[in-house]
Amino acid sequence: MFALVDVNSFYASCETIFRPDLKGRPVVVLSNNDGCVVACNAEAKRCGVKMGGPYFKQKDLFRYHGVIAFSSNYELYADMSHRVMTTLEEICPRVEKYSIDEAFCDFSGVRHCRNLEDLGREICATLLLRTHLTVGVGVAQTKTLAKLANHAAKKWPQQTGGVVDLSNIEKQRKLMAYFPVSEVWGIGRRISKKLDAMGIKTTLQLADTDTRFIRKHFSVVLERTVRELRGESCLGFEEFVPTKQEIICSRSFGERLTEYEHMRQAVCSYAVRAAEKLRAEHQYCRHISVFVKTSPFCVNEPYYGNQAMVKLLTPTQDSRDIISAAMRCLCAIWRDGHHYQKAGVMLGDFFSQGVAQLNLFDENSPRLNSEALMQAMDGINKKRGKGTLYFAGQGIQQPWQMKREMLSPRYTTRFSDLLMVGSLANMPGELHHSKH
DNA sequence: TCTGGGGTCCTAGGACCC
DNA sequence: TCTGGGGTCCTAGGACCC
Repeated sequence: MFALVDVNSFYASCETIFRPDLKGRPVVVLSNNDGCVVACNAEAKRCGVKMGGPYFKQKDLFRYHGVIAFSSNYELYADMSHRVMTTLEEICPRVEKYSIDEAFCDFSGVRHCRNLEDLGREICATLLLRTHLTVGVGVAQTKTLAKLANHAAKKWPQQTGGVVDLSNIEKQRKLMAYFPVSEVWGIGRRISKKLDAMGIKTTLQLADTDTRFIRKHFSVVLERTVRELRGESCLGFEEFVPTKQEIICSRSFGERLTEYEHMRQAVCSYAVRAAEKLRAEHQYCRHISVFVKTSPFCVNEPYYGNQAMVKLLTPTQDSRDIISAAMRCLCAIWRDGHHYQKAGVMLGDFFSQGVAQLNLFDENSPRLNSEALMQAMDGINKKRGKGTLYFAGQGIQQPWQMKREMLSPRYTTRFSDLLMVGSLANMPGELHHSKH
């Protein structure tokens, strides 16, 4: 038995917790560069704010309804997420963090000692008390059904109190007959369209479709979804985070780039960040690739996007190797005359520490004391703050940096920002136990 | 003027092997 | 003139998730 716990409008809620003056007002959170709306509270949804829609297209609507917009404040959301997850771990023996605001809890065996719905309500109440966040809880025999139950809990918060136990088969079929296939976890735009054309419209119809038919016309992924909807668990509990297979660092620029020097700085910075993430995972990589692209929305200019990859003979974790490989890639794909909108660095083909085999023909023998140097760099940047020590290639002015014009203070993670808040009385009780 | 970032998994097709 | 069968590995692209 699985329970899916999901925070309601997570980013927007994180912002409003610390601003009691915003109670009852529509609030949204924007993506990087203040590009798209990525979260909105219930009030904002009622105003007709379009999730995922670009901010600039909705500015008039925002002005009309008095919608408050925030830039993404990832330090704050990560810290609040941590509080939610640790609270869940206190209540449930096994927790799988699925995303920043969601977790699967292992509810198997619970039914022998207590009511599933009661435990769900206890989770809601405890999280509200500790973090001032409201959550939805969905319980069922499989992850996909638990997701569906959670979906129902959010759709009817009044009637359900935010908790839906979907372990009963009749109840499952009733709910599945109501939801269209597009609402099912794992079914996106393309597949729901194709299913619709085949006459499979409700989730119940999908659950009753022959798996051989699904396998023939789709993939094993959808077959698993169908089986899960029938109560056959195909997606197991993943308590321990698997090691990453690739690392990406990419960003849109605050303004379009035309100068090679600026692009070099940006790509160099992304390479450095990607290398830091790689070392945090205790991995070495052999593939380094870079992509650049112009805006796909610009109608006056031809679109240009390209990608290049370098394969090292010997895996590395050294920022210097990764920067130099990234620069070689960039050199191969840069074309003068474009207005670049975005670039990124990708790392892949990972090896664990000590596993990597040196290559007989590699002319670049491993750098002396590379690990120690990287450790020292990471240590200084951790202790003194990000960017204390950086590579000259990253540039100093960094005119390509992204826009974050409506950023809230880092209420829970920065002492200087805490002082800016002024009144600590505004903070929910449990938050006083912040590490600072 | 202004359209996010970071991942995973699967499949098809090509290159190559014996 | 006739040109198999069975397999692996890699990559690009598509689909999905939050």
